[in-house]
Amino acid sequence: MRTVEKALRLLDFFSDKMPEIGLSELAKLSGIDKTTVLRMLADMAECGLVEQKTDDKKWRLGAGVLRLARLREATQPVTRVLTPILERLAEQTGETAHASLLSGRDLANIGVVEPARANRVHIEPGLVLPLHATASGIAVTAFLRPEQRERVLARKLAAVTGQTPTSRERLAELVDRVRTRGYSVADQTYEDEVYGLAMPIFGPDGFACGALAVATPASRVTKAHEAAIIAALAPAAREATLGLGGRPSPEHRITV
Amino acid sequence: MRTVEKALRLLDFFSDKMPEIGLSELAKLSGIDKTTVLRMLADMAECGLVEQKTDDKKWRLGAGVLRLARLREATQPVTRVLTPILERLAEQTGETAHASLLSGRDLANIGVVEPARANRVHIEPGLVLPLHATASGIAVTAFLRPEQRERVLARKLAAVTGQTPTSRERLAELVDRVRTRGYSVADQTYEDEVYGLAMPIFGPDGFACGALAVATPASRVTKAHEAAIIAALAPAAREATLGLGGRPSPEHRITV
DNA sequence: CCGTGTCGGTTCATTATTTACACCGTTGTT
DNA sequence: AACAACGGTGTAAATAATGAACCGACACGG
Repeated sequence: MRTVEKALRLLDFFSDKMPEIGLSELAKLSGIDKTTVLRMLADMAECGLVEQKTDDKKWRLGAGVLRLARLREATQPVTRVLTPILERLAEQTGETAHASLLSGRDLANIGVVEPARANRVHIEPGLVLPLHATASGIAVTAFLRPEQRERVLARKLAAVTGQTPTSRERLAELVDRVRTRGYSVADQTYEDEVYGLAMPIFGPDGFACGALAVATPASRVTKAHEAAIIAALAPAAREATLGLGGRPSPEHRITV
Repeated sequence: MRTVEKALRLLDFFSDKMPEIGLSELAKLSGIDKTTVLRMLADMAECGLVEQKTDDKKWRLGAGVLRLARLREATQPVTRVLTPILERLAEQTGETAHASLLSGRDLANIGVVEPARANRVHIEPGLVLPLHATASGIAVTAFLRPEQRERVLARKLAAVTGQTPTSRERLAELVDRVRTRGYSVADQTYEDEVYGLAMPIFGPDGFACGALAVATPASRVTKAHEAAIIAALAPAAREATLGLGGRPSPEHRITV
């Protein structure tokens, strides 16, 4: 279909686990012909988005992404604003805190701070979080513009774990609950044994543009621990919204 | 010509000075038809590379670039390695220090540290530096693989200032001088009143993959100041090379 | 030493995608 | 009220993307 999007989707195959990919490998992964993949990679390399190692000819993300990120940070310092908030959140809760922003049709993880304890949740940097399968995603969906929310509900929902909501009804139910409670709970919907709590970050238009989340091992969850996390999350999310120049939604009220 | 490259080139119109661009404006800037630009932006937005503001419909870089940058830093921590080196360099020389990496056909500025004095050179974050018109660029060109170097020399060279080398002969002369001296000098070749000194950073293959540079107001340049900067630059560049997992080139010797 | 598989990369005819023109509705200005 | 500029949409023509076959290089195994 659209060539540009197909090319850019290739970038999503690079991950923490697989930072370098060979031509044939990427062609197999994406299901696109080798020739096409090569042309796309060459084009993206020309612009610095990817680069090819000289020794084994494998491809990886290029220096251009660093430049673009710096450029965005220069006028929109989200990482700088979010990092101290995440650090405080991780310290207060003793759990892994992370932030993500709407990016295309999904959520892009753009900051993680892990607490100083042995048993903690690890979150891969630069992960893409599906809107329907994570606490952050559902928190964002709940406070999207109605027509956008509708579009998310209408998607076909892939099951990530056994707990992932896959029907429109189930997801709508979760979203509704978040709208009344003000925070989102994901019990092993994205990864087994991981329990997530999240709250939306609002943009200047009063709709969600991202989320702040705390992830804990499911075994450690108690009523009290959850309440403590929510209590820490609420001011942190508010601070994040204001720090990014957003406007809190009047519809967002936390009820425990 | 190639659609993907054309689309990605649109990203280069975003800068520190112009972080948000409207559709028609971008069409005018790029010389591409409105329809096409819109489709390309939509495709890139789908992947998170750009996003559209809801209020004035202008476009800007998206959260996806932050994700990609994080991903690259996770496996290749160049910013983390380079920042302390730049800070030391800026302090030692009292001048603006910056680092850039090969990115496509040009050099991408990925780190700047300005000294704590009033009269200093300001360098825009995320700037793209032409290989032929900057100290960094010529330093890199001088220690590229011979065939790549040849390709750079064969380009048509745009004049940025009155001092920019525009003929192949002039550029080759500058490059040769850098190969014997080990460092590069750019006297107002990119910006008036700015004097640049640079040294290459080497990749694992022993060829240049970037540069470390110090920029000073031309009015402040003296023999002694220049010597002091070179003396600070040499160990810094070596440290950068090693810190990034590179191998210093045996052909790189500094002669003052 | 010769098959065999895989790799990155190239060629070229076919096809489907991109493209540009005109047009629409809205907004803000004169 | 007329006008211009903006973001965005349809459609027909043309250009650019596509994928099968192919090439040389390399590694492995008999």
